[in-house]
Amino acid sequence: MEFLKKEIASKVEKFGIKKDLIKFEIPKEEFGDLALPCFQFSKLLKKNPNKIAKEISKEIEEIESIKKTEVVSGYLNIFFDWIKIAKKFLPKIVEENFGISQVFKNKKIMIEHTSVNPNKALHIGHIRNACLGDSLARIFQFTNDSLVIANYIDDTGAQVADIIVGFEYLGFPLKTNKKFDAYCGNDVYVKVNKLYQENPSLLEKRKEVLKLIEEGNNEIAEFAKEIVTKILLSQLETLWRLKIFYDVLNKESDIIKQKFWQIAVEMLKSKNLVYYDEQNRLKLKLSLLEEFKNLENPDITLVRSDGTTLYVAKDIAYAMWKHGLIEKDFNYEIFVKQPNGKNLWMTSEKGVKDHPIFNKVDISINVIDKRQSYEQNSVKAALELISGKKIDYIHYDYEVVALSKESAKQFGIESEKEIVHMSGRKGIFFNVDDVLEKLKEKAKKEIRKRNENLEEKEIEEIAEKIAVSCLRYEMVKVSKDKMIVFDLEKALSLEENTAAYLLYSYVRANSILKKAEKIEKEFEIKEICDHERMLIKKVVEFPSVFMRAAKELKPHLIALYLFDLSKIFNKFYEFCSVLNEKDEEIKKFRIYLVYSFLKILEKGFYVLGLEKVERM
RNA sequence: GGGCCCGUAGUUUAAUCGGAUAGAACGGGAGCUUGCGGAGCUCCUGGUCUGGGUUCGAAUCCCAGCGGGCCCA
Repeated sequence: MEFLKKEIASKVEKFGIKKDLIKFEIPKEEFGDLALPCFQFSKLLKKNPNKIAKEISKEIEEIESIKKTEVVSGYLNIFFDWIKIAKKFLPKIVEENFGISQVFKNKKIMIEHTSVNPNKALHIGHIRNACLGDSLARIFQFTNDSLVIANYIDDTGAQVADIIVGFEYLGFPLKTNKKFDAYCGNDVYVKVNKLYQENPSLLEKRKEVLKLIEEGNNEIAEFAKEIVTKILLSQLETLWRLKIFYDVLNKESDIIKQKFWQIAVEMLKSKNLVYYDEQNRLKLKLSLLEEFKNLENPDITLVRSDGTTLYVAKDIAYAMWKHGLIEKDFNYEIFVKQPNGKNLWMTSEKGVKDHPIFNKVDISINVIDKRQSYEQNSVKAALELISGKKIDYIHYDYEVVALSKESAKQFGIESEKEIVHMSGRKGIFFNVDDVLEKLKEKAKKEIRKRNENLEEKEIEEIAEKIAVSCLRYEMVKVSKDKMIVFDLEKALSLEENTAAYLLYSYVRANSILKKAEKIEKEFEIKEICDHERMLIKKVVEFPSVFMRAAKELKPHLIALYLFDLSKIFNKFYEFCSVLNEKDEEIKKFRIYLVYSFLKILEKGFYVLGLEKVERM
């Protein structure tokens, strides 16, 4: 109800109160629809808050959509006229972009997420990253901001080398019945790591392979490229299943080939921002910055004494590319066409002439888990040192997903602690595909119970949608700063505060609308009940919740909103009959209310990547 | 040794960046169907880690401690 807030605020300003002092709250039901605490004003105007509230209330009551006001212990409580609001705003709220505007005006954003090593299948930890990143991406698609969605592929790392060692030297067959990423990650990678422990001399092999991959132009490098591509496609299959898509895949091998790091280090040297310490390590002078000054070891190592560069060094060079701080660009080619119809580009050695400009962004949102805060802070600081200005390099840090100790038992881990961290190397993780399949089986059972004459194919489709929606919802419904302790048993629940609950209310609403002869936006009603009022109130709240989620990068606010909204709808459904209502005007109104609920739910579903179903 | 994050019912969590009686879900207990789909609805149960400070007012901000997680050296 932003427009109403603005109107009220302008009336309050007449009293000589500055805009930023006027902060509204949404109070509890019985206190009204909007509240204005007047304590702050009392200092300014040297009057008691109640008196001020009284004076303001007289002004405000003249506004059309306001029914009445009350002054209670320093608060001005405002009650809206919900019938007027419903008539006026329900038809607007269903429009595509009502109340939605760009968040970063005239700025280009890059969101980078997922970034899983291409040597294994995605597990539930990776998917938190992808779901958060994709929800953010969808939010900015919805606001029509200028957006590039990237996924970073570390195709030259030790984890890839491990797989190659397995295939080349340890006799693992290339052929498998399993999904290729799962085969490589669950079988080859885990076993190779076990063999390293039994026979440490194998680590020499890995070193060799790693070197060959970095150098390129040899058989091993070519073979690695092939395997990486195969795994990548296999991973993308899972991501696409979850309706997660990208614009461009940036490969580490191309960062190396384009010599981004060499360019970056020259810049750093010329600006006198690096030095060699007594152990001959190249260090970045973060101590020049206020926020690093007082740390124990503020300067961060970029190159070890043996000449190998650290990850953070590559990250800095890569981030410089993102923000257009180095001139050079990658070459690109189209990797594959995605199921959403959009091309997925990929950095490459040669590339094609015509490609979109992916970099030179004003804001980069880098979805990377919290453990990397130190490096990410250093990257941001480095960018600011080099450019001499503030850079909107955002480390979108989120807490990891761990396993409950019960779930960890499946992997033979007996822990005294409540949580067990996942480990790709040790094989302690749940693959996303496996979890989805389990969810799907559960959903299928439930669907069969309720729909006797539904064809198996249809059941399959619906169950897939439920599984995908449930997983995505689980990953974004809690604040990113809280660790998710994953428990397989609990995750398979399909009851309240899961996506199934949201889908169910969608089905109910949809079913009403299918049976209604027509949906009209004109209606004449004299009164509404509490359930109707609460539903109107929640429905029209969508734009402000959405915009807040967008500005604060908090997709979980949308998840919570959708849950609340559905809950209110289910209550309305319980107490207010729509199709059986005798009064024609009330019936028309209720049908339209259900319709606007459905439209808002659809918007929310889109933004969180949840799939709607007609039956379940 | 230095730094970061988290701490809210038995469990998982919310709280519009300092506001009114801390809101949900799960679990536990009791109910609701001649009704648009019961994956639903109603009622009951129970909570801000501890101790100080800041102020009209603190889960929220500051200080100290405790517990959990992580990172750097």
